[in-house]
Amino acid sequence: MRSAHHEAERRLVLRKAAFREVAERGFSNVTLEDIAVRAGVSKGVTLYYFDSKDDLFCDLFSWLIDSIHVRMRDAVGAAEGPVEKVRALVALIFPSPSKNRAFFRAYVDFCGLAARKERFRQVGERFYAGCREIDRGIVEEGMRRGVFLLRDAGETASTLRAIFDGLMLQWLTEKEPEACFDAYRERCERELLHYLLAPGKSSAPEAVRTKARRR
Amino acid sequence: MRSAHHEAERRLVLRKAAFREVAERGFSNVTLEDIAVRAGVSKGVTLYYFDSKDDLFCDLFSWLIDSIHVRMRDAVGAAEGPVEKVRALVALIFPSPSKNRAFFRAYVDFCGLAARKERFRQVGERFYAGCREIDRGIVEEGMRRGVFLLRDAGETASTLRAIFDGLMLQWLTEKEPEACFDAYRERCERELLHYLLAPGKSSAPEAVRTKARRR
DNA sequence: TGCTCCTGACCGACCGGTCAGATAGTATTG
DNA sequence: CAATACTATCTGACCGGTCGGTCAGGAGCA
Repeated sequence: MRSAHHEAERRLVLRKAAFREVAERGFSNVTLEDIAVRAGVSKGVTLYYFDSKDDLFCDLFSWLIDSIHVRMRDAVGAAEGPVEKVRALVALIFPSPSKNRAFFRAYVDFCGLAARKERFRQVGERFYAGCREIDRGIVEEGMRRGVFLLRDAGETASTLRAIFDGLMLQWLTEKEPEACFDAYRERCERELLHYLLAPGKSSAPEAVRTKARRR
Repeated sequence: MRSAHHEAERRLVLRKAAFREVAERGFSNVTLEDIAVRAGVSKGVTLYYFDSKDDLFCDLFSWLIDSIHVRMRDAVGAAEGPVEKVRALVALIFPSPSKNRAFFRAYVDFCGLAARKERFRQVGERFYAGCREIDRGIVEEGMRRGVFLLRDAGETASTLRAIFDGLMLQWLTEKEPEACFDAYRERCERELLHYLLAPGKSSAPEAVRTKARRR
């Protein structure tokens, strides 16, 4: 089946083009033509492989969350111990200013859609379900080992994710996001660990800063 | 000056109409005509009192954040002690499912604009600055009294706000937001206090649930 | 010849913004 | 008091431009 592979390829190219466009302009300001040009094809192709603009973007966001779920699982799986897993998550979610801006601009746009269109809402629900599962895994391990304070794991996972998202919203409105990117990442790590760690078990807050990665 | 008062009145009516429309449809899908109809005037009036659609919405968001700042300050000022102040904040931010949905839909839309247009970004910056100031006041009082764990107050305030926003994003993608609204509010209160309270000083986590208000 | 894939002109709908004029309230004049 | 002039406010038809979606046909291949 040559065509199936070709179709998958085509859709992928369109998704990537759509992602870059939506990150820059926002869903409503992106035209099918913008996407086509960015993908190096003609406008007609966009609606040859997708039923509508909504369809294309629904597919895009679906693909985006799947890929981020996979990357989170990989990063968490590769790290040893709950504290390191949290750090791995932070490192993954804060890769670089430009990638962050692109992703979270698209993300905010997506939230606006999810808050109003059932179809997008379902994708958002899946996103949070996946995150909660990953986050809960970390939280439960931390509790089991006595490193994290013992509490409702699902709720804790939810709050953990809220801190990520909430800090990102704040970062997006900073005057000079590039300048304070590292500060936000380190702060995020510090705050998450402060929130999670059982008192006394201090895995030395300073160690957090020491291990902070350069970019 | 009759006209000055009249103008202020008119602009207010338009703002309110715009708010209800943007909460339902989202910035890009609201037309000036929608706003005019909702306000009970003709389309021309919108651009008689505002220079452009962007101008109208910038004004709307400015007005919105000012009024929320005022209400937060009032609520916090009327409450006794840091824990009660946090609770007052939660009660204010979670008034009812319908108000929440309206406000946070508009809010998410606004974040999308703030992330892309300098003019809106500045309004967002002012919003967070005001929040941080209010939040820090509470945090510092809690620390001074030994109720909250001693840490960087600004950072703590920032995380506190992140938890609000992050949980709201999750709530917006819930299948049945009305059904879990109370659960989210109580959870928000519980998680905030867990995050803030110094260990041992337990203002009894159970007391939090006991005091939860019915709606 | 027939098929898949692709192109871009085209269509109809929509929308922000403009503007010529209607309307109504107030001041001025006789 | 009535007639007139002036002004602030309001109206909605209209314009120019845009965009999602359609489609007739072209290109390349079997």
